[in-house]
Amino acid sequence: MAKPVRRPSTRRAPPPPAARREDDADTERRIRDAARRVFIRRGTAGARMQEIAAEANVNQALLHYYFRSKDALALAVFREAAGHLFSVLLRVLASDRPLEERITQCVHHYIDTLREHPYLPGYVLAEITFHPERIESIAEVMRSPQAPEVKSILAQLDRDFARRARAGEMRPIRAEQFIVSLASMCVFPFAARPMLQHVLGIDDWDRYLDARRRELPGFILNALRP
Amino acid sequence: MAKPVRRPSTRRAPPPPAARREDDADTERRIRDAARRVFIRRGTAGARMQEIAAEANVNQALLHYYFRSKDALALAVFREAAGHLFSVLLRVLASDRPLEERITQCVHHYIDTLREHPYLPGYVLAEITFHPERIESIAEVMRSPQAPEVKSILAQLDRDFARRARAGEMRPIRAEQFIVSLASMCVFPFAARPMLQHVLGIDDWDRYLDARRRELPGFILNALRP
DNA sequence: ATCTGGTTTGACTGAATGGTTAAACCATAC
DNA sequence: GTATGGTTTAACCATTCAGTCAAACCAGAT
Repeated sequence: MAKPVRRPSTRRAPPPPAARREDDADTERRIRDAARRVFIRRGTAGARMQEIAAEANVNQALLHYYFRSKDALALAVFREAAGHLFSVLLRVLASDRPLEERITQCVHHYIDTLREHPYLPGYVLAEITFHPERIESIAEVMRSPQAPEVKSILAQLDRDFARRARAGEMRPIRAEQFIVSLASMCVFPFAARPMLQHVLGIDDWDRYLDARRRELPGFILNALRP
Repeated sequence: MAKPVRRPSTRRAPPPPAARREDDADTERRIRDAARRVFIRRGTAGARMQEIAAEANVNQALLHYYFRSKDALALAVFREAAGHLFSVLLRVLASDRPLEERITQCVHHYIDTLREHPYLPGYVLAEITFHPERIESIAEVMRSPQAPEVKSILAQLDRDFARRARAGEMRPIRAEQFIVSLASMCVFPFAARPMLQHVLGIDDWDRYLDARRRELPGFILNALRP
């Protein structure tokens, strides 16, 4: 009836500082990393606890010792991944550089980061689609990076846009529309890569990304002209 | 050793025309439709044959009778879905209307179609990410809608762009970059919807889509100005 | 009425999967 | 050394799942 009490309620009270260290913290990290790789490769539902254990070089029971269940492990990995994906956008957009520079930086940061984690977008989008309830739990992750709260960034950007539009320097546009377009053009190509390559016949993906990185900022800035 | 021969090699030779009809063709379609709904809801790996059978109101063994295996069923569903997602783009882009109109139509068609199938993008992107090998098999689907072969549309568009760029009517851009941007801005928001709504605080998604449908064409056309 | 052959089903199976447990392990504290 | 308590493991378990099979079903042909 009552919860399966096995472990200290929250999970593993911090043992005498001398006790853990290296080995222990290392194990948890190793499991996390292995889980991230496997979840990204197979998807949450397609991943097998055994495969994660093998990839982390530990016994399968250890996964349940550190994380309660597959679902809990999946959630932990998702939070990290989703946070990672969004922090890029927010950190750059919140800076105090001129708009043109922020946009260019945003594109560059996204393409550079995603080049190193090309399957991240596909994984996160799949997770969003099949487990939207997980999103509730990333509020904290969203607040942690020094970014001053999404809402305020958005409002600031909206004011910026409105002011410049009134001054005739810019085409009027809502921040919520612009940000989505910006993120779309940076992130989507990574998630859809195999299909785009196949259908559009893009043989050299690296060159394609180079070109995109070079030309996308100009394209976007041009779209904002009055 | 040899293949499990159970059924007529390819699958069910067309029985005497009188025999099938309605009931039979209907069953296959019913299974397909149920499978599509379940796969889109749970993802390929997360879907259970039993759930599909229940949703189609048939015995689970029938799924294996009509489609050999879960994998084969998943492939059939994916082909349909991916074809559906791409035919929108190609059919409109291949028309002989002026460029401005084609782009506007593209945005409208995409948003209107995806509004009716909001989870399609998430499903297809997940499938692409975790089963890229499935893409090989959609070549035929891609050719069938009267669209005159993707390659030629792309080439045509590239010539168009180049000509107008030389005439100073347009900013030079490669078709392969433009099409990806266009598709990104239309499709991505649907795949990322729950996250976008949550992070950007978009409460009324319908209104948001209305605004996007209205403003995106202008945004894109503006980006193409010289 | 009976036969025929595709269709549909209930019952079953073997393998895989997430999760559990009790014992072994091992660094530190005494 | 020995006791302590967190960590790690091998073995195990109950369940779920894709896939199979033989029998039942049922329309049309004879």
